[in-house]
Amino acid sequence: MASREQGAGAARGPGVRKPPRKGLLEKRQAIERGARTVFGREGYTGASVDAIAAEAGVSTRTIYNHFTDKEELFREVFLASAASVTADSTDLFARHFRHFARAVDVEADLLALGREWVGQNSKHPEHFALVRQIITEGPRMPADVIEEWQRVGPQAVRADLAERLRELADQGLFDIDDADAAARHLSLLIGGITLESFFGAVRLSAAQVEKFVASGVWAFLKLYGPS
Amino acid sequence: MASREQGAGAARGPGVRKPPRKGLLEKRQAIERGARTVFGREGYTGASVDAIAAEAGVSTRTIYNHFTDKEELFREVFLASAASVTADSTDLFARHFRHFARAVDVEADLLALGREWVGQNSKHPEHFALVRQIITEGPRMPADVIEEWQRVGPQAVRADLAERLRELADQGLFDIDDADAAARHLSLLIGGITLESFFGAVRLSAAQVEKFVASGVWAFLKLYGPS
DNA sequence: CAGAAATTACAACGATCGTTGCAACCGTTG
DNA sequence: CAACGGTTGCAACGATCGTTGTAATTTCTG
Repeated sequence: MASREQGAGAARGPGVRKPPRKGLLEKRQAIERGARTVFGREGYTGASVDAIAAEAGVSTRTIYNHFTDKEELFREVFLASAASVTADSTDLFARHFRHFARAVDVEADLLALGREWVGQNSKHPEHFALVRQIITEGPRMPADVIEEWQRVGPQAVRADLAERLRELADQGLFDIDDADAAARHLSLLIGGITLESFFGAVRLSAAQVEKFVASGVWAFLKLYGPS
Repeated sequence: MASREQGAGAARGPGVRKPPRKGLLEKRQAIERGARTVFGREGYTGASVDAIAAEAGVSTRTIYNHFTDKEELFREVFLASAASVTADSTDLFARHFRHFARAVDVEADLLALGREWVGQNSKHPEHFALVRQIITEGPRMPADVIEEWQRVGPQAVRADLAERLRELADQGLFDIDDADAAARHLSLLIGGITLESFFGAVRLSAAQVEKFVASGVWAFLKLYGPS
């Protein structure tokens, strides 16, 4: 929501609509950027509003002029971050699946895809820190936030992947009945490393990561490789 | 609620001269039980020591007589909980793999195993709430806690599963080269539902769960089924 | 430039929480 | 019985934090 309405009521006179100012919108973006950084570093409860204000180079009071709540701020930042990471993932798919279409070495292409995919975790550390927050607050989080996050985040990524796999299956590159199931399996066999590392709580060596990816690629090929 | 359990010898305190009184041990266990409940319900930061004391039917001060820290209390409770769940899992394996040995219907046996396995998540809600805490605090958690948890928890379960699979492979029931990889894949294809549900943050319908398990069993059989 | 809107620094309130000290209390033990 | 050690309730300290009010100040717009 780009709600630009001033917080405190105190309407002096009849309601007159005025177009939003120009330069002051930068403040909001600065706040969002700072919030993403500090939330990602400290977590939801760990990040104080004052710390966010300092990071954004903004007064604490200004934050409360733009957002009613700490919770609203988190929601805004988190959903935007999820959408950004989704875009990054679909872009990754688009780039790699171009190579698949040439069908020279499917296994090598899958390996390259897998390696970059697992790299996403370290590429967006702030975002996955936010996801960890969601996981922890899980049952205590408003359901609509969870739902929208799933929609713009993991579900979107999965749907995109399924579509790509469907195309390649049509080309005869894979032997896939249920593209959704195949996408889920590929997500598990590659992206499942987040479960292996418990979302970053357990540190994995590069060798372990490589072994995981290679093993996942082998499995996916055995499951859905051309017959 | 007050169960009288004569636990094993106290390996707790560093005190050499510590004739363990009778009543004291009960208090400690009451505290640990209450802590597990409240930590699981409210999370680490969300659970106040006072709330734990109330749940345990104990004075707040008494908690600090038994544990130096809130953190120490959490560590103790969390590791004990992990060990308990591990025992439950290996027991589950033992029961189900007895059926495998008869080799009448491997797929049905795998399905039964999978269904009960995913049920573990709802069977130990407090424990997985604790795991969620670890995930969130991840980088901010002392490394030795993470390591010991991995050792007595997930790694122990995985090792047990690998051993079982190895035995069945020797019987010719499965075609497995790397039992560790096979165990990891089975863990992913079945236990990976925790990733699907983001450790309980996202609610899954019974139909979704069943579909996940069935699809996982199908995949595992295709990967490692007898040739 | 004038006026309005947004920002800022500052202070303060209220709430929560981890932790400790203390004096009274009670059950077990020698 | 008397002593000892664990327990209890209470109070309090210090710290953090979310949030709001206010008055001064900056910044944009007309």
